[in-house]
Amino acid sequence: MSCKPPEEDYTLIIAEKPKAAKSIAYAISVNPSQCKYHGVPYWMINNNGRRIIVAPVAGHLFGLNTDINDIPVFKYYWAPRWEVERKAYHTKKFYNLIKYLSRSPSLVVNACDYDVEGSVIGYLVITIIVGKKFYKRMKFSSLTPEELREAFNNLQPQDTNMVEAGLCRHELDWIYGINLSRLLTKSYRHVTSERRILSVGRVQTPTLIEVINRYMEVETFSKSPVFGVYASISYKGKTFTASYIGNPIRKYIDAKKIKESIENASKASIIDTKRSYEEDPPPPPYNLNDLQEDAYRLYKFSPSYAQKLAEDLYLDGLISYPRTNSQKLPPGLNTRKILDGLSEAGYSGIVDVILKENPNLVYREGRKTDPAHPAIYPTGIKPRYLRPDHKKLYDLIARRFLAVFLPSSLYAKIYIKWLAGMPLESYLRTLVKEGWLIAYRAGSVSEKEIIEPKISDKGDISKVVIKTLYTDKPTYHTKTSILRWMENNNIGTEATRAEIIEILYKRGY
DNA sequence: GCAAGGTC
Repeated sequence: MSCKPPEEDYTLIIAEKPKAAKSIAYAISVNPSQCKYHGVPYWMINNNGRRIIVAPVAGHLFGLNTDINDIPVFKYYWAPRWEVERKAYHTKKFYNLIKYLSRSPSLVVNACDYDVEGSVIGYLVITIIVGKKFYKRMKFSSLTPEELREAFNNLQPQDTNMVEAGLCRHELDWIYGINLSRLLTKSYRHVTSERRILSVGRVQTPTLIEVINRYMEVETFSKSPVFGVYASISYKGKTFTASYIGNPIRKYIDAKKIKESIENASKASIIDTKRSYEEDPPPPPYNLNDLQEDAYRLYKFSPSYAQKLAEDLYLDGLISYPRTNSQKLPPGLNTRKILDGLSEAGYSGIVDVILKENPNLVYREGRKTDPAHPAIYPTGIKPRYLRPDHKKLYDLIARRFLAVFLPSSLYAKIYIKWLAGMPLESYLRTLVKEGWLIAYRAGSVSEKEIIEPKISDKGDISKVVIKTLYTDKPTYHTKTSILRWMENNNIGTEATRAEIIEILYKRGY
């Protein structure tokens, strides 16, 4: 089939990104032809004589712009981003592709993600570049062939309300942000004679306020000490830390009396003991936030750096789309094929255990969802060469994916109540079955040998100490804790949070 | 250049 767009009478489907365009093309046709225009792929389909073109954009091709340099500014217009934004030159080839394919479609379909931003992205492209006022909307929430086919066979009317909501969001954020940023920058310069860009925005400013509030809390925190008495007790060749049952103690003098009374007892006898078991199910598949948290905790990668690494892995085809809030794998995912791939990529030991213990490949999912994308998972393609940091992140994603197929880990919890002049207690948590921990460990686990204490057995008291405890001091925010706060408070979106935190740093606040 | 939001 020729890659040249027909002269007339064809359907033009606009997708939000190349990957989505490809999925749509393959869902509605068994043999779409892939074409290229200045490096950008698009797909031509002949459906019983009906010609269809599926073409991608790359997110927003248009942005709000103004020619006024002063404040206030209320005159603005939509401009192609490649013309006005230095960092957006790559959008030009997508702009030109749509222009090239817009000769005379008889039907235009907005097949961007079915959310407010997708509605705006498609609306601007169709009304400005294609030059059509009327179009249809494809409604789908995942890129599975069945759902895309269903969506294509049931095209929805124009999504006017979502478009209006989106345009309104863009304009309000712009008017508020640009005007107040300019005002603040000007005022600062007026007062200090210093040229420095300051900014204000719907997302960044509340976030900054939270950071400052926390800072003030930490700085003005006054500690009030309380005391705890602890004894080291040896029993069956092990040393237990036992805590006085009445901890914390308000007065030092009382703590001292309790300490002496324990020291005067020659032995500690066991007066009660309990054992219980606790199952710990595997963690859910990664969403971006959970991945950023682990990457920070384990490798001290900042959220934006971890996101960049993940985006590189995605572009290399090694992992699924990372900008997601979902903790659910896509239905119909070929998990067996991915596990086989991971087996080739150095995880064969873990994969073998999974295939043996869980042949039906039942997996755990989390609660969080995302309308546009599933959780992050490895594609099963074997990485050729990865730089050290990319490798670390890939390893995390691969292991977390493997973990969801493994059984819960099991802990024995042992409680011992001692009497040594005063009542004391010890808690022990011991790993007895590794389960998913063979694949993925994001923290340390105690693997002490399990013991069986007996009532009226005695232990030797080796050391008694008084520790000064303080009521919990709040801690300063870190990039990760700000990110978590933003997510919990529904501020910003998956794709932009890390970047907005970087803006706060860049401004030097 | 200043926002927030998509995606390469």
